[in-house]
Amino acid sequence: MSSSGKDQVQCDCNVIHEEVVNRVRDKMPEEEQLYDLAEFFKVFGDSSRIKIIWALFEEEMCVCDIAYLLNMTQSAVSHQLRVLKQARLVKPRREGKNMFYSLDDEHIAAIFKEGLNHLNE
Amino acid sequence: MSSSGKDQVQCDCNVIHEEVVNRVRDKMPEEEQLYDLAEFFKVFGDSSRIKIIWALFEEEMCVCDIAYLLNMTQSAVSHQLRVLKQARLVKPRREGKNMFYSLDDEHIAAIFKEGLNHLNE
DNA sequence: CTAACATATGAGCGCAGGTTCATATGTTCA
DNA sequence: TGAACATATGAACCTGCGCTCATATGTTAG
Repeated sequence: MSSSGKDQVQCDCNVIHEEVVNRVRDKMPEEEQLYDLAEFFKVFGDSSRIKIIWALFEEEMCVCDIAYLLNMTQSAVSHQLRVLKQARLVKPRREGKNMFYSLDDEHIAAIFKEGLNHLNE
Repeated sequence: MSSSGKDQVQCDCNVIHEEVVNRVRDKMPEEEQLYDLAEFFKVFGDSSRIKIIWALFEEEMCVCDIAYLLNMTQSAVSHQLRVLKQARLVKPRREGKNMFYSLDDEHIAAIFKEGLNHLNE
């Protein structure tokens, strides 16, 4: 939080490789941005959310249909949709008593594709 | 595990939207593949690992230099490198007493780029 | 071989997060 | 307005996981 790691030496390498470390440090993005990036990917790190997203790839669905499709509780689906909504990945649309959710991001497909490419190598 | 969710109706929507649900179900990938995808993204869902990966974008580094750069314990770095190695994202190279790690995947940059694009919208 | 260094690994701790349960909020219809 | 339906939400429980600590493994120099 306060320190950038420059103040403590753990072994002799740090002295030997000081130039390398400093060069890398200068090119690192802001701490906050890397944290946000991790938070973003954390959303994809749960199979329930992955399934919900994949279902919405096809078309928008209401909460209880998602629950029915994925064999989940309505409450669990609603909780996960909340997470996805906060990450600005899905958006809701009310139609009578139902809430229909659809994808709200064009990067997801590209990210999933790269992920699958990695897994299928 | 056994059920596909087809055997339980949670509300009237399921009957009304049965065609939609069935169509989406047919297009969903294997359960296992979606699980693996979540496991893969879970690796990116930690800021320590994100930082390590980003550092290795620049050039290969040895364990204690990474620890020094990121202000982490050698043990913590080693544990995280193990996770990254098991996900086939980094590969080790021994040079004397040091282990140098480098990125072992060409998809990471694309995935990070899309993630940042999403965050900066 | 031994000492010093660099890294890996297992056990244990503490916290974050996903699910369930109960209940609140919101909507439609009679 | 009240009842039934659809969704949202808060609390509690429990598991997973990232860290620390101690120690094992591996490498080099003398």
